[in-house]
Amino acid sequence: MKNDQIKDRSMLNEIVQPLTDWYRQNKRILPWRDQNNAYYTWVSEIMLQQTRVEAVKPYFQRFIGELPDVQALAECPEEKLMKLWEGLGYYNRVRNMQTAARTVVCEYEGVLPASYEELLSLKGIGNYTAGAIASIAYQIPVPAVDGNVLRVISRITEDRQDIMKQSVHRQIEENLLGIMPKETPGDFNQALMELGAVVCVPNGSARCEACPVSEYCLAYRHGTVEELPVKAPKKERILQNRTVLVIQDGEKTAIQKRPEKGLLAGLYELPNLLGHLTREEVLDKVKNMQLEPLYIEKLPDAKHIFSHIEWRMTGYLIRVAALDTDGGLPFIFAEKKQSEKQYAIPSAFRAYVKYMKEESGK
DNA sequence: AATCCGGGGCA
DNA sequence: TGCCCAGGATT
Repeated sequence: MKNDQIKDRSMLNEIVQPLTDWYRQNKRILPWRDQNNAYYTWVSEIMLQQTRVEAVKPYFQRFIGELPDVQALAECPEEKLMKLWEGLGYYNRVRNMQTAARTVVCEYEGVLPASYEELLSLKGIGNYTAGAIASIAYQIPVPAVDGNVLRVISRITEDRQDIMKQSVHRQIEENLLGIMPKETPGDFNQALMELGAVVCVPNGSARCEACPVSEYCLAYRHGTVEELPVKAPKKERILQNRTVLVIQDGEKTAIQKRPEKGLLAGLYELPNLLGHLTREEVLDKVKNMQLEPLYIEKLPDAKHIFSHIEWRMTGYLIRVAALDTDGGLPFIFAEKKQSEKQYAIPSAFRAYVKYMKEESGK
């Protein structure tokens, strides 16, 4: 073991008890902390990936209400599952979780395995989540290193290495593994995360005066808290122009299923095309779809920002002649209310979904 | 090791 | 606007 690694470990060893004590006094009341249930821990940890606590709360309650155990999750129809996740983002999280749930039903009799390695082998459960479930639900002394923990540890040890690097992440995991308390690993892991979420926060607002371990923190001692953690600059977002079509046939509006892979995989959307199209180009496209346009109206522009792409959208409202029922079109024609109930449409389309036709006579 | 995958809240 | 969030899979 390297010299500074030994130093880091002995320093981190000092914080275990005071931090755990602090957590027990100050932890937030959260729905998934009500009872010790490995399934609840699992669902909450998956939802909390790259997602704030406040955003997760209502989704968690609804999810476990509809799908109270692993069995129910394993058997849930795809569309219902996506509706339960609609708006949370990173939709593969829930698909992977269902795949894992089926594995758990088949191979573990519906009970999440109480071992770090077996948890890690499940779809959608990586280093962090395996550590979180193992330590919180089963009191197994393994670390759970998320963005909070990386920030907290880099400050306490005043580590100026790039925390985005795998090597740094691995080193922090090893150091924490060496100091995990055998009795209460779950509380200690949650204490690190809670500290990062509530006290040792990013972007120039760390509340060091409220920190239970500031006396052990090198960055605090040296006044370098706001310089840490060090992160590599991120890539620029790609801009994409799109034209969104609100195609109405009497009472109904066309929606379609997105491809099973890639961005917003398998969700539903309003028909849309790459580029900003003119009225004439849109009419051409609509005719090519075997539809007969009767009326067209320009809709306002809108923008949606994903983590790596930015859509700059323009839109058209188009009324078309009633169709023969079969036709072989790629579209589903749905009323707004029905589509909202049945189909998961990502919020990227929010600005145009509101032009879908409401049910008549109301 | 780098890239993809959402959406929202906040300064 | 940019940053960050209880990350993981894929290439």
